[in-house]
Amino acid sequence: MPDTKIFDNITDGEIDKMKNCFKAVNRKYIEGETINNIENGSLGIVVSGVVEIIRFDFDGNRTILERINENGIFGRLFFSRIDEGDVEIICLTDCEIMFIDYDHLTKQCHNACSHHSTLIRNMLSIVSEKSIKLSNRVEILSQRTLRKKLITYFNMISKETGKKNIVVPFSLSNLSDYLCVDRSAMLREMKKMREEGLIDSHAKKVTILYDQTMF
Amino acid sequence: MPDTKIFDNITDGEIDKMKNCFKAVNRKYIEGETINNIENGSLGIVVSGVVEIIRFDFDGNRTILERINENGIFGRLFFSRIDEGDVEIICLTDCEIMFIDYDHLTKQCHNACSHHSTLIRNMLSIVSEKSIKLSNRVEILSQRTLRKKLITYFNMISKETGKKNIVVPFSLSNLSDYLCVDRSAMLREMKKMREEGLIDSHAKKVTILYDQTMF
DNA sequence: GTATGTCAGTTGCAAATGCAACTATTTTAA
DNA sequence: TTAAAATAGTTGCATTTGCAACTGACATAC
Repeated sequence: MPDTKIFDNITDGEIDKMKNCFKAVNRKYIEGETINNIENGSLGIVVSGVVEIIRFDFDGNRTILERINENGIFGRLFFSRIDEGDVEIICLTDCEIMFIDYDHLTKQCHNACSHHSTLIRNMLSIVSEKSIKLSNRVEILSQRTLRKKLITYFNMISKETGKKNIVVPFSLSNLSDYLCVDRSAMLREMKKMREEGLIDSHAKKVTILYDQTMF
Repeated sequence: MPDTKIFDNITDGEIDKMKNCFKAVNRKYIEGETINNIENGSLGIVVSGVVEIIRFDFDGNRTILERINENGIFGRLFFSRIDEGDVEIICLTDCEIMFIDYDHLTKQCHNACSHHSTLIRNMLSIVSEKSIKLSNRVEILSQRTLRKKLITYFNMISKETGKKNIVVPFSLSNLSDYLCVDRSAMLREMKKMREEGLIDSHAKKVTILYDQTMF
């Protein structure tokens, strides 16, 4: 399923009218900046760039809850526990984010913008894509062992690109934060897999040698 | 956010027309029955009852990927790995499921049903709710220790009901399949937590004694 | 009433994982 | 170009977790 953009099939003129209608605000951030002060009913749409939703636990663990690419969405709505533990939204690259009021977007528009229904349709598509990504995330985290987490993850990347030699889009240190495991334990497991001939790997470059139909 | 129904704010007469329009089919299942033969583009809506999406691993582990209540949705779209491992959709109670063709639902309707946009709006709401549930699931599974998985889960239930004495809606055996941990290890951890005075528990009845602001 | 099955609970032991503390290599910044 | 920081990689040891094999309670079916 290709990425849907929030304003697909809406003319520029209409876009301006609509942005005004549901109080859209665009903001730019630089690489490394943290996105703060998101209101409860506000929805962030990544116009350009990449952001990560990061949780820092009380005991020092860092967890990458989500990585959100262009056209992805985020908002307090989607991480109920923002108040517990410390959840941060960090820009991995320079970013442009559009914030819109979720209620305005979903509810019937007084001004009866003619393209409002197209917008809702696009939004449905974007949220559906988010659901699929979250389901994939659950699929990985539900694996019982470190090795199976790695294999499930490698398989997903491989499936996307159709290739058996993949480049992990995280540093290995960040990958462990994404898989929610200890970094050294993860590297140890990758070493074992190398020794057993299941994979070949140098840093972020991994080649799948095992039979993918087995997993 | 209250549960939205797919046909909220649409008149009965319209519903019949629309069901025909996007080829909706209702089917009934009895408790324990497995829902099979879901086409790729088909979306299941739980009209009544409760279903679970279960994965059986090659090494015998059972995982409850999702529990879907009334008005929830499921479909191949949402579990990319249905072909790998063995994913089953099981009715926990007698169920009525409406299957609809996802593309028909999202695309512009030739017949220009007047309420089609209301339907899309409802659908957006349903998918958003699913996303929130999946985010919560990630929140639980991303916890590094068994104890923190339990605490995160207990806190969520407690938050929903506003009470500190909760009744887990799973058998403890199924809870371990939901938290993706070993059953005996989970019971051992609950025992420890009881001994440390963090909780009180007898079977599925758990009382939270720890300070919830700590987690 | 007996058998069968599910659920809750327990425990010893083995295996997997986390933690800590390193070294080596590569990148980035001054 | 050198220093500092981030990344990759390794390993010993402690802890957590999984596995297996039990027991006892309760419910359901025969």
